[in-house]
Amino acid sequence: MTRAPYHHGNLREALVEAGVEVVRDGGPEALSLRELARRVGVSHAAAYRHFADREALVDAVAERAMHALLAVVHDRLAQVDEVDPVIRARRRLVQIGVGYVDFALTEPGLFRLLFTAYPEPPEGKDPDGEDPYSMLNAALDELVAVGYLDPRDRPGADVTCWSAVHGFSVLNVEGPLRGMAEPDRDAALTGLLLGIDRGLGRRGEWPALSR
Amino acid sequence: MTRAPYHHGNLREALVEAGVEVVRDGGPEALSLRELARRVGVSHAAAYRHFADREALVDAVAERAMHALLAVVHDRLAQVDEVDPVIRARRRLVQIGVGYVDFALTEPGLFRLLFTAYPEPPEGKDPDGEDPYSMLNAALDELVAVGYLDPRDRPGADVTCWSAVHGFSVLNVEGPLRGMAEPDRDAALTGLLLGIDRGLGRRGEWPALSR
DNA sequence: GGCAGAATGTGACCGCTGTCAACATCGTCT
DNA sequence: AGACGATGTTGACAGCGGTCACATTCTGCC
Repeated sequence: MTRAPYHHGNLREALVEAGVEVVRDGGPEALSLRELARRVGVSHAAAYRHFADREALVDAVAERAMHALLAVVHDRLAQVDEVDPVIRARRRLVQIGVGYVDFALTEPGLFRLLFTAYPEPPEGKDPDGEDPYSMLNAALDELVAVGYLDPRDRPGADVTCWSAVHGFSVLNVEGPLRGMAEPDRDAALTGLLLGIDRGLGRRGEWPALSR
Repeated sequence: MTRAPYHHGNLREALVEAGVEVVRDGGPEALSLRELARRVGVSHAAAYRHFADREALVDAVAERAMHALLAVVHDRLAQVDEVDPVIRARRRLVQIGVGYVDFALTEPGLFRLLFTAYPEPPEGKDPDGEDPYSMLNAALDELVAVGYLDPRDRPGADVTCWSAVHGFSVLNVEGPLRGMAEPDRDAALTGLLLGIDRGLGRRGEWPALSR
């Protein structure tokens, strides 16, 4: 029978996975080097063979969280089967927002970690070329291409959209709006997203989106 | 000559003030019970005569931060001297946003503390009747009263506005958008606020705000 | 096959933190 | 005067991140 070997074999990976688990229920503040080492069944100093410091470990876990967020947004985006190019582009933008908020609400711990990993923000640095911010920008470019968004309004539109959706998420996850009843929250989110959609369109030239 | 007396005399107050100072340059994570006791020149356990635990102290400091935010927003609001009722109402809404973001950028430590004081959010619970959220709601009601905002769009408008402005603040203070050049940031904020203004108005019935 | 050296894990230690309990001092009320 | 409650002190504890010297195991080279 094989007793616990001296060398773990895959410690780095195991630590990060444990980290994801811990952050999931407990949030970023529950992420302790020693706690993870304990879970993995290894001495706390062993972690330092794989991470320079706690921060590095947090970053690694944040990267996982980032990919999870990406997956959710990507999935929502793929569900848009509208054919009319204008409606399609608008729907895609809305779905990015829905996915983003959905991730924040269903994985509050991971979401909070994403924006707590302080020194270097994980957002928008994914070398795979695909990250939420790029997807947002692509969606906005598409809106310009199909003629819905005035090119003069294009600069800054990304920040506006991101701010609104991110703010909504934060306020609902860790802010004063948490504890909001789900129907109210859904209604508020719909209002927010349709408000953005309306705010982006050339003034009054387009019919409202039905949701 | 009076040597340091055994009893401080005003410890609670002194601790909170030191707390504000510490959070100002150092953020919420620099807020340590022992550090504050050291600053005030008192033993580390003395704080427990005035605060149940660290959390209580943080809440007290957060309350100060809340009042500071309030003051900034209030000030901005008072600067609107427009007479045309519609323009005035729209300008007032914009100024709430400007003040909110201004506070976040000039006092990032205090701002972050406000939304880090986890268990009980300080926002919207001020018994003085005046808090940023109430002011926002009043401004929106005014927009309805003057006929700019469709009453059917009123529900949810508060959350939308707050989300956008708060999200912008968070992304710029502790998120991926920090380090943005100031002119770009200003432009983005203007775009955001005018976008909100536009999104709220009955479709295409009103001319754009000049800023 | 065997051995040197690199990788990896351990245990002891440091200073920091929040928290608590026992004790000291002071102001105040009877 | 004396007692009592409020306030501050001292010393302890456990948990944290971080570093060190040391132990163990794996790997590549002869």
